[in-house]
Amino acid sequence: MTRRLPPLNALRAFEAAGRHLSFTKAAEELTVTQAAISHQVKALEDHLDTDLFIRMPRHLELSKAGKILLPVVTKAFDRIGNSVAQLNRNLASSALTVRLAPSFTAKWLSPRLDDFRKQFPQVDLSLTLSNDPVDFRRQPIDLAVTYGKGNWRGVLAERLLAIDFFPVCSPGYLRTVENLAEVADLERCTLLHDTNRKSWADWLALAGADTVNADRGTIVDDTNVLIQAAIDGLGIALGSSLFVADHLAAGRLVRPFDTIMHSDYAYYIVTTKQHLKRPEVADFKAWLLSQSTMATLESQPR
Amino acid sequence: MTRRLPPLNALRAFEAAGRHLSFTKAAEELTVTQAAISHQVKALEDHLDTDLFIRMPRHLELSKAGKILLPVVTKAFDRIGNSVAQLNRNLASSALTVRLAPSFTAKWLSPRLDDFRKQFPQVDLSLTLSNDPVDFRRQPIDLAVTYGKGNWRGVLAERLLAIDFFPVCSPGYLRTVENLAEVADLERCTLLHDTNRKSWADWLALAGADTVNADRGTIVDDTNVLIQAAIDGLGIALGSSLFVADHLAAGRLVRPFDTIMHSDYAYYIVTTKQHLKRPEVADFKAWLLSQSTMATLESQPR
DNA sequence: GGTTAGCATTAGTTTTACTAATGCATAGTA
DNA sequence: TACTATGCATTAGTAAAACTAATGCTAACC
Repeated sequence: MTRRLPPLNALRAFEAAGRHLSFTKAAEELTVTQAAISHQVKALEDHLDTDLFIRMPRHLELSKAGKILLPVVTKAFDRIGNSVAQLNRNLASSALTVRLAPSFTAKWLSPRLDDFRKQFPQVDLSLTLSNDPVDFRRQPIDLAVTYGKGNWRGVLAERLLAIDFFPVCSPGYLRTVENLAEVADLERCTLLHDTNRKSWADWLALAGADTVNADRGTIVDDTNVLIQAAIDGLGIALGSSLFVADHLAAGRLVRPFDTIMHSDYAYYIVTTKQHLKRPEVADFKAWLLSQSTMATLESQPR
Repeated sequence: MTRRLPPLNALRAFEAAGRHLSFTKAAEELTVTQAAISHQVKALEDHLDTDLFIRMPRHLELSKAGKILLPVVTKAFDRIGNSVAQLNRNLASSALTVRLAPSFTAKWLSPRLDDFRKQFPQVDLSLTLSNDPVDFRRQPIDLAVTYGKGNWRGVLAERLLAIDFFPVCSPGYLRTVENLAEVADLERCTLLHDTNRKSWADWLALAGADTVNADRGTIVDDTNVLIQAAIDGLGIALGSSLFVADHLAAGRLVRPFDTIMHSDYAYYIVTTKQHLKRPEVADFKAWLLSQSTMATLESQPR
C-alpha cells in the first residue's frame, strides 16, 4: 500500500485554481486571499517537482501535468462532496443494499426482480454491481451475490446457483473448423477464456484431452461479453447453462461436445448473522433461494 | 457549484483509521501519534455532526455513516495517489490521447483501429471513452470524436459521420403488433428513446404523424443497448445505418416504415489548432476522414 | 505611455495539527 | 478476583502549516 498523497489543502487550492483558470477566482471560492492560493499551488508544485500552471501576464494556463492531474482531483473531490452531501439522506434511508455480480444480474436476477418488488413492495432495494469481494465491516452492504467457491471467512455463504461448464460456439464457427470430431481437434480452435485460463485446462483434463494446449486464445473478463464473442463466431467458449440456455434454444450457439464439467464454482448468497437480523435481508435471501429452486425445475435444452 | 468539502486532513485520518479499523495503526501509517488521529476523527465527526466509528474497548467498528463514507474516500484518495504516482510516466509519454463517444467506438472505430495501428505503428494511442464534452484547456486530450451538432465554440469541429434516423424493431415484435400499416398505428407501440425524447417527436413530425404522442416508452442511454433492446423485442427504436446495418442484414431487425430523417446530429472530429500542430494528431484526423469516405462506399441494406 | 489585471514575494500573524503525558474502560489471563 | 495489556480519549502545551496585508513585478490594453 503506502499511498503517497500530496498535501491535501494544496490539492484543493490547485483544483479550484485549475477549474477557474484563475488564482484570484479560486481565492474567492475558498474565501481566502489570492496570496494563499499562490502559496499553496507553489507548495504543490514543489512537492510534485513539476509546474502545474503556465503563468502568463493576465492569463493562466494549465501545464501538461496540470491537465493530467486536474480532472482526477476534481472528480475525486466531487465524489467526496456528493457523498458527504447525501450522507444524511442515506443515513435516514432503510434501503436494503445488495452487491451483485454483474453477469449474474444481467442474466438471472433482472428478469426476476419484478417478482420481488411485487412480493415485497415496501422494501426499498438499492443494487450495486461489482465483482469486488465484499467487506461487511467497511462497506454499507447487507447482502451480496458473489461468484466463487464459498470458502470465505467470517461470513455466511449459501450456494444459490451451481455453475457447470461445457464448450459452446456459433453454428457458423463450427462450419469453418472442419472435422471437429474429437476433443483433441480443439487444438485447431480459438479458445475464449473467462478471466483466468483455468477452466479450459480443467475441462480438457476431464474430457481426456490434456494434450491440448489450454494457454491459447483470448481472455474476456465479463461472462456475457464472452458469450457474445462466441455467438459472433470468434471461437469456442466454456459456457454454463445459466448463460447460454436461451442462445442454445435459439440456435445462436451449439455444443460441439457433450462433456459437462461440474465445477466447484457457484454463485453464493453472502451475508452475516448480524445483517440477517433485519427482516428485509432475510426476506430477500429467502426469495433468492425460492427463485433458484424454481429455476432448476425448468428443463435446459441441450 | 459551491461544493462543501469537510476538512481534508481529517478525512485522511478517518480514511486510514477506517481502513485499519484502528486509530493506532492509522497513526503508524501516517507517522503521527494516536492522539492526532483521535483529534482529527473527532473534528470530522463534529463537522459532519455524525459518529463515524463505534468505539468499543479494544475494538473499533465503523458506524453506518462511516461505512457509507469510507469506500468513497478510499477510492477518491486511491485515484489521486495513482494519478500522482503516474504523473512522471504520463509526462514523459508522447501518446496521442483521444476521447471517444462509446457507442461510436464499439460500432465504427474498433473494427478499423487495426488499420491505423498498421499504418502508424510508431504512434502510441491512448483511448478514453466518454460522452462528456471535452475541455481542451483543462483535460490532456488531443482529439475527440463527439456526437452533436458541431456548434461548439473555441474548437475545430469537422463532420465525420452524419446520422440518419428510421424506425426499427425485431421481426417478432412486428408480429405481436397487429396491423402496423400506417405511421399513426405507432400509437399502439412501445417507443424506445435515446437519452432525450426529442428524436421520435422529430421523426413523427417528418412522417406526418404528429398526432402520435412521442412522450411514451423507455429511455435507454447507450445507443448499442438501445438497439439491443429493439432486437430483444422490447419495442420500436429509432436506429441509424451506422448502428443497425448489420442487424438489418442478418434479419434481427426490420424497418416497419420507410421514412428516413436526416438529422442535424453527427459524429464530429473535435480538436484545436494548437493540437493539430502535432503530426500524430493531424495523421489520426486524416485517417479518420479517410475511413469515413471508404465507409460511405459500402452499400447499406434496407 | 499610463493604467490595470493578475500572479509573486516577503514578513508577520493566526489557525491548525501535533505531541507527550496521562486517564479510562475492559478483554484477556492467572 | 486481581493483574496486565490494549486501545481510544483528554488536556495542556508546542510546532507547523496556512493565511493576511502590503507591495512588487510583468505585460496586455486603451
